[in-house]
Amino acid sequence: MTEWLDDEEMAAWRGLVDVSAAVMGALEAELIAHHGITTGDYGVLARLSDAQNSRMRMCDLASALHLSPSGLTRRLDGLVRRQLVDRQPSADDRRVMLAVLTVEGRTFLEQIAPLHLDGVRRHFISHLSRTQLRNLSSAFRSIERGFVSTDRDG
Amino acid sequence: MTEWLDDEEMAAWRGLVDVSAAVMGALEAELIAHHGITTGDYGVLARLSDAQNSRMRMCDLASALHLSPSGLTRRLDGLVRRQLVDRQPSADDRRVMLAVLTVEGRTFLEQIAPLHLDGVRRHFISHLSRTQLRNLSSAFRSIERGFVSTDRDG
DNA sequence: TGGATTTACTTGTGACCGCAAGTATCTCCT
DNA sequence: AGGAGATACTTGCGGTCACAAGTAAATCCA
Repeated sequence: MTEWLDDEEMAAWRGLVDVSAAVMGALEAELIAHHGITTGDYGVLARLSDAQNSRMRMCDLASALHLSPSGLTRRLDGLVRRQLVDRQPSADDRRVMLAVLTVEGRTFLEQIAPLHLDGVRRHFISHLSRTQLRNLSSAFRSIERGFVSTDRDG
Repeated sequence: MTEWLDDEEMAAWRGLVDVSAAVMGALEAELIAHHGITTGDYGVLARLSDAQNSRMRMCDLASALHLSPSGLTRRLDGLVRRQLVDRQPSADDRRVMLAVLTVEGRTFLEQIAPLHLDGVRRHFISHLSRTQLRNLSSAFRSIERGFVSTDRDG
């Protein structure tokens, strides 16, 4: 059916797997150690802070974070308990719950975001030249573009 | 402390996160749908088949797979129950358990490996030119090299 | 030699996540 | 209008994982 992967292909594939695991793992560990928050929770806060009015529909937030609906519900439970996020029913659509960043949530995020970004730099960006950075983005864009069209079958 | 990420940096970073999630997710889904096996289990079988005598010490296998010792113990439980892997105490060091690929395990792996590789091609490699592939590998190598030296502190 | 330390693995426990099912609401179609 | 189906969220449940503690064995060292 298919031939094996050659050296360059295998290096790229293993690189993706190992690098993403290593970088994400390091960021997760730092975030927990320094601020007692997981990257999952951080991701919620960061997304909400980028959103219009610091609020998003649960379903949009879930898909933005690669999370299942139930996963997001429970993740939000923790953030709500810590008063970093608020739940608000939507006026437009009463099925919808909005996740809203609280003032405390925004303050907290603003405190930790610089350290997180610093981690992204230290573990990822700082090891790449400008050219490598551009090449990487372009390669990722190619893959993402290919992904939507190859979603079912290829 | 740190300035924000510029567009190229952000594109590379989000690309890594999104592409690895999307590709791994697609491979996981295909492997489960077509062969009823998770990528975690597949990874164990694949590693063992590459190893000398189709066997590895638990601790080496765990670190190769980015898995904690307890995680590997339980993952192996399932594979042993399905007769794909065997546990053997090491003669050299009686603390050590060896995970050994069984004949059934090898047969099974040989059946599914082509499909898995096909998935890697379809979702990842096929979207990249040779040049992009080389650039990607080189970028990943840079990051991995930087990682060992920046392991603690930077 | 023999006790202290390190290493390898397993088990107890708790966190997280996805799927499936349940409820509420909206939308579409006749 | 109103019923069928789609959509949004939550809850029950099972699977997976990591951390901590426990056990066994090897290594170090005085």
